[in-house]
Amino acid sequence: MARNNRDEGAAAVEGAREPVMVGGNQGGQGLKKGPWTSAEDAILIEYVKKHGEGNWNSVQRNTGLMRCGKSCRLRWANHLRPNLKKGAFTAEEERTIIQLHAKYGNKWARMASLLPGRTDNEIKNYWNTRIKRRLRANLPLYPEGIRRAELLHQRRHQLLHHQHYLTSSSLLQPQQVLPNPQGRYGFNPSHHSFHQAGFTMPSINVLSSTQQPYMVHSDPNHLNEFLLNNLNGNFSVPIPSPSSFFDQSIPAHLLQNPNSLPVNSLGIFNDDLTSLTAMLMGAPVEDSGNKLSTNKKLSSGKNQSTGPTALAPSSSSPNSDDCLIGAHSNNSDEYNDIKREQPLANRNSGLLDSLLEEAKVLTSQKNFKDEDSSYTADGANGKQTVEDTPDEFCIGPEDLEEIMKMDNPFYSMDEELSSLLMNFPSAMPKPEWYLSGSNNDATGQSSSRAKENSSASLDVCNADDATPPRVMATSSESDWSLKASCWKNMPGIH
DNA sequence: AATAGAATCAACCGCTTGGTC
DNA sequence: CGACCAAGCGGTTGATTCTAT
Repeated sequence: MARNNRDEGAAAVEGAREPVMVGGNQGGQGLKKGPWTSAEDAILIEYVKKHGEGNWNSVQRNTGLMRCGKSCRLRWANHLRPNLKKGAFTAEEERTIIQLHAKYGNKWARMASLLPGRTDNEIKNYWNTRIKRRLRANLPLYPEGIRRAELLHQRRHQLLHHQHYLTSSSLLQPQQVLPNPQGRYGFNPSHHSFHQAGFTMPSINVLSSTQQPYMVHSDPNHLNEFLLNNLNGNFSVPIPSPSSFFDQSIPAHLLQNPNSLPVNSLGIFNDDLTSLTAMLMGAPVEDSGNKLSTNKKLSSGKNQSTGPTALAPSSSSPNSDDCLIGAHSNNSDEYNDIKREQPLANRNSGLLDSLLEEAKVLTSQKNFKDEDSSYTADGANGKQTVEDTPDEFCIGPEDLEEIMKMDNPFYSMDEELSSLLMNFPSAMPKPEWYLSGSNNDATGQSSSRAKENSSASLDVCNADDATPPRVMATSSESDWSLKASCWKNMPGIH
């Protein structure tokens, strides 16, 4: 491996790539740029062992190292700090990266915090290189199940936000939460500026099958309890804007007749929920090329040992993880045109941006009715006709189950807290140089920044006293179709 | 074996954020 | 409140290595 050679042979690097002295400092000496030598590494390591992380600009003053603080911090963070994992990403890590990217976009540092031993730079490089292949191969960024899972999570998140609005926001006037004749407690998005956001802030209607008023609590657990107790297929979450990014997966002709859609309120095709569940539980992901098929046999085919190859369109990669969003095979030319007109490269700037872009594109491409047309709510009398809206999809108990599946630390907990939990000490050996120092130094990195403290202290913990991060796949998930090698099987571009 | 292109990765750069005065 | 500074973050660059021809 190239990187190993480089790591092992700093001297060789020195010869191959001349360090550059740039600018000048107080002493008239320039700061060095370029690859680090092992001697410089030793100096920096020694410094950190003595003084802890942080205060990087003082490294040069105190050690004479001709490196700027930035460079020192980077070198330490990416190469010298203890418990860094070296080598290729495991299949589990790859999957985690994909999941996290679906969740956070290009938030490399955040992703790194959820991948113990990995650096943001590493993850960024990994993603950028692999993702290039996907884009060049005209394949979507995410395995289907992961994206769907993320959309599901986002929906749930939005739902919780709206519960918050319903209960605590002063923006919501009493008359705007009134039971409709069906006993629904409606929220009229037209009364709020953020309904313009369409897909980012979908409105919700909480329906109680018991026709009883129900005070929705903003607490996620309470919400889940509410969902379980009150949803008998009557939970309605209308999607206010047809430009919702979910619609990207919905052929236009089907949108005209939403009742025909095998879709639930989360914008997830019901059949997909099963496969999503299967995916989340570690089962191979069914080829998406058949997702929109009305042929139920195909949907049930996932229970057969039908490999992706059998189901995949001929142009698809034989790799199962190549069954991806956007690969819906469908007879709708209109639909296909839409897909063609959205080059994947345009969706790669970042998750939110890309979604916004998608929404814009879709809005302009589809000649939808006025997006507010489905809402004839009258805040004064509380009447709403959301049940008539074509954008209203109903969620059933089985869908609810999916939501509940999301109710784990990774998906529903406060992100910072879940981050901490997931980073709970993992198994990583300390380098000898680190252990050879004072016993407590390894964990006594007195970072001047609390943020650094939390991650650093977690980083150095031994595995013996902890469970692996939750995001890491269990062995039972090991047969999930995304293998480390799958990226490498991407067709090359010449 | 030679070579070109692709892949990989370390490092840098510019910008943003947060804290302090 | 604004200036300044330290640190962090994400994008980009360029050197090195790998791989296909």
